[in-house]
Amino acid sequence: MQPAGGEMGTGDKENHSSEPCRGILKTPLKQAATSHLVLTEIQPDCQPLTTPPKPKEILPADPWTPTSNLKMLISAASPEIRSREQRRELSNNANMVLHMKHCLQEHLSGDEYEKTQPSRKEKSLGLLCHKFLARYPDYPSTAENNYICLDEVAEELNVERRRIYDILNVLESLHMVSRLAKNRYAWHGRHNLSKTLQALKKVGEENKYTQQIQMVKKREYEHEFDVDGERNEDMARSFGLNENSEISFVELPGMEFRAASVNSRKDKSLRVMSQKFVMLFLVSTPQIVSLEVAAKILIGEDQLEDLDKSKFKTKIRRLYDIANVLSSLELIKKVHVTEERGRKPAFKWTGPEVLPSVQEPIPSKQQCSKNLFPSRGKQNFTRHSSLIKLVKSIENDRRKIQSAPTSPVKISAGTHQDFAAFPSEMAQLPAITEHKLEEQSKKAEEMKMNLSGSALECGLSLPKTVSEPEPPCTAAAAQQPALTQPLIACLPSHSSVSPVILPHTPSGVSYTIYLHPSQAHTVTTYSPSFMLQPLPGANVTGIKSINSKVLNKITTEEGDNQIATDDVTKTLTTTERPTIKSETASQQCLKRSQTLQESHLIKRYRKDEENLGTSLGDSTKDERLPSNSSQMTHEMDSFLEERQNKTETLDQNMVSCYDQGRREDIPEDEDKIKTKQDIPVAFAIPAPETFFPSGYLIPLTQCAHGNKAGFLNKEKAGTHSLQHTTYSSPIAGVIPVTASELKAVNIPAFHITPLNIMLSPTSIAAAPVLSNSCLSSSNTSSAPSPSSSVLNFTLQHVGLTPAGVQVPANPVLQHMVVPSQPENVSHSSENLQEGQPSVPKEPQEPQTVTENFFRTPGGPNSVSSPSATSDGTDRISQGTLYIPQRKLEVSED
DNA sequence: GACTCCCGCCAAAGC
DNA sequence: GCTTTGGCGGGAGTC
Repeated sequence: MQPAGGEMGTGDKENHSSEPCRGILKTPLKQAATSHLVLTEIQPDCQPLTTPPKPKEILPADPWTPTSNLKMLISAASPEIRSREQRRELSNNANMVLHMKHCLQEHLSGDEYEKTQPSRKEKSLGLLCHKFLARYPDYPSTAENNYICLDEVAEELNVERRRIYDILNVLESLHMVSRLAKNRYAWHGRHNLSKTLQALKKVGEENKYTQQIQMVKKREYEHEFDVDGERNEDMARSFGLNENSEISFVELPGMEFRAASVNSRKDKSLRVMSQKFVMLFLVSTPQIVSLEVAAKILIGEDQLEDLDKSKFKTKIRRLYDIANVLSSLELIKKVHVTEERGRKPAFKWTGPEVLPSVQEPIPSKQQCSKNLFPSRGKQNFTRHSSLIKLVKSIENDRRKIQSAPTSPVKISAGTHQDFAAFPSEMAQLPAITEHKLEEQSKKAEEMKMNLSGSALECGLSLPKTVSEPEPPCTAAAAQQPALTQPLIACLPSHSSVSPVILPHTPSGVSYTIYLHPSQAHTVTTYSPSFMLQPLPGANVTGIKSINSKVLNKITTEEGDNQIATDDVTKTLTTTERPTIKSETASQQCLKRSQTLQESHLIKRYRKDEENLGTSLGDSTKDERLPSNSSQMTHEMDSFLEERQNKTETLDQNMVSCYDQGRREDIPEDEDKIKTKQDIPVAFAIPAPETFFPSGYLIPLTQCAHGNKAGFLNKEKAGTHSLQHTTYSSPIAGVIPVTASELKAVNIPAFHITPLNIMLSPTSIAAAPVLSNSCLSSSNTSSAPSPSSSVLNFTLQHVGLTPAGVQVPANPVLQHMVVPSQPENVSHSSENLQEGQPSVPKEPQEPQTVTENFFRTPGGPNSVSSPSATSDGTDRISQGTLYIPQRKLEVSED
């Protein structure tokens, strides 16, 4: 047991393998010898030892007193009471245990004592974590003293400090605790958990974890993944694992790590591993991750040369450690996945469903970057050079912000030592931008007043954004990107192209109208494989890096999954690189085109403005949209007529496309699962010479949390005054349109299925004629706006929406289309599921889960989103991967 | 024999 | 130079 070299260790370290009291700490030993006695005095109810119960019988959460029922009732009535009770009981219990143990040591010896020791299982990290968690309330009040003294905890729980570190590291990864100082942590409970999970999910999506999982599984399935083979290296390289190694610890505002030590070894730290592990769950569907896959992915992210068995085993060990803690938190549950190759340990996510949030923005990439380049402390770790540029850019913007009149004084490093709740400079950014927004808001109000009689009549309203917090596309916004997806529009003050943020469907999937003028020029023939890039709003990786060429490849090379994937991943992983570098010719072309459009837009806007006799701020100017609704309506009408035939062809092509990509081994139930799920499609109608900010719709995430998109915007802001980057989103759906279709009209984004073309309520805002209605979204009005009526009429007229389906002009207020045929309307996974009783609910254990990690959707009769879950679009977006279908039997232990 | 994961060595970082 | 932190892997316990 004792390692050969561990005879003495570091002298003062654990050397108790032969001692009876091996659990007693070394460092606090001097206290340990007396502390329990002292505590015993404090706890008079700690009875002298008569019949010492086994420690295993004293579970903190279990009532063991005659009044336990009463206590339970009381605690059920009040979580606070429960927490206090738990802590008190635990404390008493721990003290009792200490005391008993001490007595045992005195009275027993050798084997006798060993027999009284808890079994290995009873000393598990999971159980220890349970005890630990029982000490603290899930939702501590700030008034409470929520400090954790490491020594005390270790002592009271009768474990080595080392084990406490394991727990704390995992809890830290979830921001349930934060380190304050040496030996001192702060307990935050689950207050930050949802935010953290959202952030993790976002980062996981950004880093294409889903794809990595698919790739690993695919390789596994093909028996091509041998632990130490060259293929692994190739594989890892092929999907950019190395690039993704730059994923660092995901922080929350105000929760940044204070100690440099935290950053020093973080690349392999349990924290980061834990976060990555959680990410895997959050991006997976089903949310079951096998240890093997997780380990391989995590190894892949470290160093390719580490892909050996020992590393693998070590990783597995660590994953067990993490999993034990996560299990104690009831975030995951151990299961076994049985497939052809045998029964494999896996874990199933049992934590809260993590949906894209509409709450405050949570920085992701910036937070990571910040962590990579802490403002203080040693930076004795190296990172990819591309990140250096990226972070420099961030720092530049940060400086700009801080030098702004409204910028807060930079917090000194010392202040960062304070309690985690103290706002960091990052955390203050919302306040900065909020201030700016207030000004914009006033202007917007003013403008709205002025426009109320005309613009609204024309179906125009101002983007909702104006009155909302932080448009992340500003420089400040880029500093404070949101992982969440607030219902705000991105209003880059520098851009006349309003990147309208669409409200999200409950599934959290937002869509981008993907307008790529360069593509419009170059893609003159319809390519079915080019048509669909489902756009999970959360997934913003590669926004700035992927180009049309890659997009094309992604979708056209379905026949060659590997190649396509390689390209995708390689490209996607370049998102860490500076934007400018990753700009493609097509993007530059787009920029020019866009600038031209914007120029037109501004001119046109100013003309309108003059007519209206209003004076608007720059920022709001740019948000304006043409008010010539009649012209637009006409144009739209004609366009839609023209488009109708096209759409029919499109549907057929889509079916064909998916059928092409489909392979054998698809389970019978697949169609059940997949049917009636609409494929979210961002529908792009290039309008090269229009005055409209055509379809540059940025999914909220891209804009709001300002990941790559935010950076890109920010970066481009310096050189390009009028633009944004949505067009370059790799996940934006693209339906190429020929030049003949280049109308001065925008078409809203659609959800398109082979059988139905669904008009996403969220995408209605994509239509410029409607997008301004966002502005008034705060003023709830259920009456359909004129634009809505026009659109509904038009769409129904051309058969794009079923009769009776009302498309709200204000997507924020009217999330849902009111369908007369609910099954045809794709809003969210939940709704889909509701409308699909045939979709099997998660079966009881043991369960058989179709491992539909990714499959080319659709079958002979079904071409639809493969997912009934919120991340279903993810899988579509990763549609270049094809995993042969397998049946997995998932059994929970 | 495989799986699980405790245990503690020992090095890095902090003080 | 001591202490704290935590990566790491041996190997014990369990299935």
